[in-house]
Amino acid sequence: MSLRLYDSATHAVRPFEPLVPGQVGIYLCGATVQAPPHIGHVRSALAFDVLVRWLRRTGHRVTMVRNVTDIDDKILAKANEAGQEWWALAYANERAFTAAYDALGLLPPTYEPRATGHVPAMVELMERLVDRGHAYVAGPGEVWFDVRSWSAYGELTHQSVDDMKPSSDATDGVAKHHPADFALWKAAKPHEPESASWDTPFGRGRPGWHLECSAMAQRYLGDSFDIHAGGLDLRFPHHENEQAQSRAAGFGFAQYWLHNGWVTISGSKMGKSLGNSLLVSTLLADVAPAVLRYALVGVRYRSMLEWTPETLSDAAATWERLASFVERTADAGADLAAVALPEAFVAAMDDDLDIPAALAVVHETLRAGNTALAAGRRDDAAASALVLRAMLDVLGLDPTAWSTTGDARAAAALDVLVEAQLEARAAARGARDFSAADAIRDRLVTAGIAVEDSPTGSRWSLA
RNA sequence: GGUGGAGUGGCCGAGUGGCGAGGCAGCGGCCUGCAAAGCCGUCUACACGGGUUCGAGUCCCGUCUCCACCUCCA
Repeated sequence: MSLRLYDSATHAVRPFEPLVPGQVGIYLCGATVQAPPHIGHVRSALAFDVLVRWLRRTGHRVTMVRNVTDIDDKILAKANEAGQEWWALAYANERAFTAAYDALGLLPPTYEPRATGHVPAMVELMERLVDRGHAYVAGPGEVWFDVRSWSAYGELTHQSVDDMKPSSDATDGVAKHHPADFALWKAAKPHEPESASWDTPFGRGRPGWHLECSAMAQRYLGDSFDIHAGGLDLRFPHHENEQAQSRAAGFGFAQYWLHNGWVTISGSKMGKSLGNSLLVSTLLADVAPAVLRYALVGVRYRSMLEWTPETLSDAAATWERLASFVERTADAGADLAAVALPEAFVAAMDDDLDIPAALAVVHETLRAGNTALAAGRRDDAAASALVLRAMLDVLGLDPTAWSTTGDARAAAALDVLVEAQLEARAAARGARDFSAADAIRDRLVTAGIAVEDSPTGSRWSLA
C-alpha cells in the first residue's frame, strides 16, 4: 500500500502516482503579504510541509514551490493609508511570514517566487490566451479571461457559470463580456503609484491574482505537474480560474488538488474580517514553537481545526511528555532516516496523511518506552525512543531538533549550581531531614526548576 | 439560488458495519518520606426520527442545526 490522497477536484481518495516516478512537483499558494501571518496561514504551510516530509521519507525527490503574492489591491490600499511604499509594506510582511515559517520549523521551499518578479512570464501566458481566443483586451492594460470560450470552466468546483450568484464586481466591470469573466491584467489607475504597474503589449497595468500563480507554476514546475495545494477558501474563484487559464493555454496543469481546512473559533473561520485572528508572533511570545507546531499539525489537514482556550495547554502537556521521555533516553546522533517506521504509522500517513491516527502510534510507542524506562530496561527504552523520534521527525517534531540549548555557558553554570543544591538535598534526605530537603526543592521550584526523584537519583529541568 | 463541508464523551479529535482510537482534563490505585514524573484501572459518545442488517457512529430515507465558497481570504 502506498500513498493515497484526497483529490478535491474529483472528491475522491486516489492512489498518488507522480507524473515521473520518484519525482514530485508541488505548487502551494503562499501568502498575499498584506499583513503578518495568523495561525490559519501557517496551518496551511505546515500541512503541506508534512506532506513534503512524508514524500521525501518515502523516497521521492520533491520540488516545492510556494509563491509570494507581493502586489494586490489590498497591499496598495494599506500602503496608501499608511503613507508607505507598497513594496515596503509587502516586504515587511513577507519577512514576518518567513520568520514565522522558520520559527515553526518549516523546510524551506525549493523555490519561493514573487509575483512582481514574473511579469514577463505572465505577459507570455496572456498573449497565448489572447491568441487562442480565450482572453480579450477590453481597454488599455485591461485583459479579461473569457469564461464562455472555455467549456470546462467550473469543472474544478462543479459549478456552472449560469448558477452562480452574480458578483458585486460584475457591475463595475462594464467592459466584461460576461459577469464571470475574470481579470488577467488590471489597468493602471491614475491614483496608483507608477511603480505599481508594468508595460505590456496590451497597455500598462498590473497582474491579476490568478494569472500570477498559473505563470509561476508553469515556470518552475512545467506544463503539467503533480500537486496543487492551498486553503479551502481558494478553491473558488482562485483555483478554478488558475486551472481554466492554464488549461485553456494548452497546459496540463495540476494532476491532484489538495485543500486544507482552516482554523475555526467557535465553529467560525478565523480571519481578519471577523477580528478573531491569532497572530503567530503573539502566540510565540508565550509558548514554545514546537508546541504551536504540534497543535496545528495534529489534526487532519482537511478537517477544520477548532481552536479553544485549551488547545495550547493541551498541546504543551503532550509535548512535554514526549520531549521529556526523549530527553531521558535518546541518542541525539542517530540516523533517523535509517530507522524502520511502525507499519501502523506508515499506514496512517499513507491514508491521506491521517496524522491523528499516526499520533496514536506515537503515543503507544511513548507508553511502551516509559514502561521500559520504569522497569530499568534501558535498551528497550532507547529503542522506543529511536522509533519515536523517527516518527516525530516525519511531522517535523523530533524533540532533539527542538531542544532549547540557549546559552551553553550559562546552561553549564546553572547545571553546576543546581547539582550542588541537589547534592545537599540528597544528603538531607539520606539523613531523613525531610524539612530541609523540601526547603531546597521548594526554592528550586519557585525559581522555575522542576525536580524529579527516581531510584537512580534526582534530575532537574526548567519547567 | 448554486456548490460544498460538518454535527462523536468535560474539551480537542480519528474512525474503512463486527472488543478498545489517541491526546488533554477528572476520578481510583501502584510507586514515592512527601511530591513530581511514570505506569495500571476507570467515568462521560456517536444531533434527532425511521429503515436495512445477525450486528450501524459507520449503509439508506427523512428532519433539525451549524459552517463555508460563489467579492479579498490559508
